[in-house]
Amino acid sequence: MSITSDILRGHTEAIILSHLLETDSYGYQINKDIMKKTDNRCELKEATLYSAFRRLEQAGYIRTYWGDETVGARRRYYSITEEGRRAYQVYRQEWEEAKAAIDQLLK
Amino acid sequence: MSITSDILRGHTEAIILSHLLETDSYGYQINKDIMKKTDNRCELKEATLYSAFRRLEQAGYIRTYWGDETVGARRRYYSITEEGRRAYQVYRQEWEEAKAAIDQLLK
DNA sequence: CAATATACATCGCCTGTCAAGGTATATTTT
DNA sequence: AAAATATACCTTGACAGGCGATGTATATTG
Repeated sequence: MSITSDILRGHTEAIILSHLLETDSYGYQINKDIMKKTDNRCELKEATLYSAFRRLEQAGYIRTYWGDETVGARRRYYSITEEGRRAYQVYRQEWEEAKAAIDQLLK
Repeated sequence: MSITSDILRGHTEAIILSHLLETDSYGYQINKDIMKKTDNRCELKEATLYSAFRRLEQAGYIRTYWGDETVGARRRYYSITEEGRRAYQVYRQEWEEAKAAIDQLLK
């Protein structure tokens, strides 16, 4: 069973930031990695992913640059900023609290 | 810090069903109880709550009846159905899976 | 007697998701 | 060589859930 978008909603940005904490990456790859990490249970649809990138960039949480691929399709890489790292910590904290609260409510 | 509605989204119906598993209740009370259970960290706004009630009723997960208050404002009570109990179990299962997946992604 | 609490309900906006569509390059299959 | 698939990017418009604002009515409290 895969996780509904309504449940994932609100975590999209944190998920992306978390991934960029490890290494710079690009859309297609991030998408694949997220699916792999969760045995295909989580999938961020492309449109969702790209609109999240826009928001994150607008917020100053990520920066973007074009890769220097000589073969294959061009890649737009994303890298997390200092502000992004701080924002991630807040997301993490929020997740811990939300988890506890929902656990409490669904007991 | 209170939990954002985007994180709560997708759990609203499960939270309500969970509450009705304990006892029949009415909107205002359910709202208060949810806040109390989570030290005011989760609040379902009235409009959110009532629209969730509509969906749950439509889905056949809850039934509704008017209380027989002789004093005070009238109360519309909600009670969970057998189908609702089954739906709740599915929500619970989904929550466990989502929790694991998000934990994995935010590691 | 004004304010606050209890209790229900609706309207319309906002925001994140995503189906559908598009572009371009490289590889694999038929 | 042509078709199919995979890699990689992006946009548009519709949809659904949350919720601010607003309205109704009754009871209590200062």
